[in-house]
Amino acid sequence: MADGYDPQAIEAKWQAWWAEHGTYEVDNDDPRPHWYTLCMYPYPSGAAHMGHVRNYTFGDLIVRSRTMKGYAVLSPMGFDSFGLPAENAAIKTGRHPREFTEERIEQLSQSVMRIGAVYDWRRLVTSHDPAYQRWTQWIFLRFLEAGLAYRRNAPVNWCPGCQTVLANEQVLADGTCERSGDPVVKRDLEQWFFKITDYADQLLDDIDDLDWPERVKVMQRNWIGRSEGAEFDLVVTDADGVPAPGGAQVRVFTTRPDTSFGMTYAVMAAEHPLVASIVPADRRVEVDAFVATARQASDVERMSSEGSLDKRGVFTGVYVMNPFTQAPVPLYLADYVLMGYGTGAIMAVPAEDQRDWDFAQVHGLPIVRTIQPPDGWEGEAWSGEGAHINSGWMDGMGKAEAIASAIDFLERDGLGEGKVNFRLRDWLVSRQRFWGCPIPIVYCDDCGIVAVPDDQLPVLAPDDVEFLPTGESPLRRHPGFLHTTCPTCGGPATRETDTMDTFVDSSWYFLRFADPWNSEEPFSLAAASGWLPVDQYIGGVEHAILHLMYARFFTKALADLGVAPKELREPFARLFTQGMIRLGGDKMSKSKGNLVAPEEILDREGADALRLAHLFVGPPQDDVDWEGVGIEGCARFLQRVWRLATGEAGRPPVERDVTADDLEIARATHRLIAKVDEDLERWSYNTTVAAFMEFSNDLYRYVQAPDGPRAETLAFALDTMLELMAPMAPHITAELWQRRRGGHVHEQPWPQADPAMLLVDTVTMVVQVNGKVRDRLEVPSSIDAAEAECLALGSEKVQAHLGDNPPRKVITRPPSLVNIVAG
RNA sequence: GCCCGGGUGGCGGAACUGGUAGACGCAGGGGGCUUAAACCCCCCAGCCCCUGCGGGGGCGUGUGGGUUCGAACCCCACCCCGGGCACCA
Repeated sequence: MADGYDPQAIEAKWQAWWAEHGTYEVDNDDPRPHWYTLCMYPYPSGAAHMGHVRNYTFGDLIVRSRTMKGYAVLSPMGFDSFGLPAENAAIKTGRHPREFTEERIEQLSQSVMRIGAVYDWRRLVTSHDPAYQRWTQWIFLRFLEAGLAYRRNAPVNWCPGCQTVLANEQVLADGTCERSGDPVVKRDLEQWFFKITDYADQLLDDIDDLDWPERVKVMQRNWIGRSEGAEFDLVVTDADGVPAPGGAQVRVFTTRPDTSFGMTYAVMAAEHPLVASIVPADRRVEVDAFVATARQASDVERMSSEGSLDKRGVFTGVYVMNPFTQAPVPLYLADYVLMGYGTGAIMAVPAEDQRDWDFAQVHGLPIVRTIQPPDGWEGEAWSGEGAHINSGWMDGMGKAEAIASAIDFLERDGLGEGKVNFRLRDWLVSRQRFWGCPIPIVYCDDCGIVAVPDDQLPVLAPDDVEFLPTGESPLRRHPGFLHTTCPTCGGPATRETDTMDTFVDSSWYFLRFADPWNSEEPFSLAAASGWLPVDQYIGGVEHAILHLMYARFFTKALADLGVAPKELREPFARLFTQGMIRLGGDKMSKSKGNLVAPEEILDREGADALRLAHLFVGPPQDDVDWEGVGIEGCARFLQRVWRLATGEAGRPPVERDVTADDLEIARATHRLIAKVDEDLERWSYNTTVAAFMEFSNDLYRYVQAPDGPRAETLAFALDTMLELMAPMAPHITAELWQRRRGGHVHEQPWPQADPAMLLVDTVTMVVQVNGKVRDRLEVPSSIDAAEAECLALGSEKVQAHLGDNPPRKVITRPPSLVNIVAG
């Protein structure tokens, strides 16, 4: 008697075999067509959780199936190993973050191997590896040379909880820190920025050609937030329109220059630099008071009033000339105008902008419609289409024509010009943290900002530092690190003590994977050209904006700098974003304490069953609730496969000529090949697993039939099923293949369906009367319309339903359907 | 508020381009195996009604309309759930 299915034994055996034989190691000069599959490299958080399992199950399936289809598949693994949790742990325990991190890398590596996912481990990349830091810093210096990295004093988002600066992206809509939940405050600091805005247009335009989920593309477009309009100067005047001494002007941005005749006031942000110089003495006290409140108001307060904004503001005491009407209008400060967008000042057109309308109501300002609202419009501001009124020469024009005409006017008179604005801001990369890649810069009293020379890279953080919850990086308190000599003049200098945002590390790791051994450059052009762009990138939808945007920016910038291949405009040709794991409706997470540990299932049902369960539970892009996961059903299914393939189920195979039943099994086998091929291509893994289950159910009936199975037919069916299942359930299929055939199932060529075997002789034809199914007839699949109609009308059930009503019309769709329309 | 998704049995889901709604699995029911239980094997199974027990009929994909010979699928309005953005001029 054959021994039973023992997942623990065979999974350990095959995982060891793949590791020892370097089965999924691939060289850059591999002659097979190249294919690069990548799962977003994980933050090393310890043993894998269900989200990891799901991610790597999808990735591994692609690696293995692409390999069987004849590709050289690059499947690397790495770790996003810098970051706050390790440093916070260090502050708590005093353990060095490296020790903490490397322990967790080991744990996560082990659990990834335990689910049977295979990688070219030789190419391992970790962010904190000095070799990797060296090239991250090298890239920073190239950006600096190219003007893509710059330093400026800027109001930054400061999180009191994390004691560090946050990027705009890390501040939630309610003004709190995405990590600690503390309210974020504004502080002025010297910070390093990357000039991602230089690429705003390209980042926007190139989205169109990406094979990415539409929702991710939409999110990226919205984040970039391109808007077209005009920018122009307003001359500061007194109430009578007499220009102020000094000739001050306020520049405003608008997307609706066509409505300028309706500008009845203008607004500047409280932080606007002109506030200091243009406000007359008699308005100073009130204006200063307003500015003080506005500055102190944290984002939390500003956001807290939500829909019903109170439109706080103050009159500056001066006016600006509306160049369209040649009339002075009052200039206000208001907190609904942001210094960070456009010019920090707007022309206000209350009739066509609801926010301006609200403000005008509160402050008793006039409202002049310049667009005729549609008949019956009873709302307030009308921002839609309509003919222009009260607009001088633009009267009667439509929106597009009037915009062009208004810009024309501004440009002709030298007042302003057409202008495109973006919501996207430059990327603040400085972090006051220890556990990150140091910024390779030295400050010299004589030479100023000096780049650390390439041959002195990497700048590494010292190990002997104290981890304290202060506002400063431990690097700043380490004299040996802080004090250095200027590389240019040799005089005394201090190092930059900030480190880079960890998103910098993750913005180019996928390039390093192509050439991780390179010690002369981050990666060679040839290696990058050979593998990039990533053919299939897989990860969580939570990275839809930041990581993907930054990685796209890096790729474009590196290509333009000649570091990456010139033609490499995008890093990830195809992107797949998987759904989240929930438990009973809640997001599954450590903080909620509702984790289902993969280990328990690996110990009990095994990795193949767990992988299959993840694939079977539903569409990969959807969120899954672990309560709906049928691990038992998948384990049971694998048991059945085991018994079928080892001959434990049913009667022994016999030699005989092909019977009708044998032929049907052979056809079902070919249909399975076609179905699996199609489903894998469209990421429909749940239906693929269903097809395997259905097929094994057919085989079970087949081997139990009184005549027994035909040996050749059964062998073909089983071997084919093992080959097709090999990417999804790699261990059991490897073991069964070795027992049945010897050798390795994952080295077999991918099965091909015989088109002739996909044809069927007869099909079930549905007969409807008035659209309701009344009969089902077995008909030859070659039946024509006339025969189908004839058969359908001959059906007794149809006759019964027709009664005395003669058919008025017959719709035929041979061979599947006939619909009889009766009176 | 704006922009995306989505709503199908007790549950997860299937139905690919408008053509048999509910594949496959979980949970459930019946039978077999067993001294017994578990495992395993076979069968049933959307809801409601009728039945002479062969079967027959009606209803049914969030709600209400529409287009069509025919709608889970297309159109309009609405309700609910999830996600993104949010005083961006």
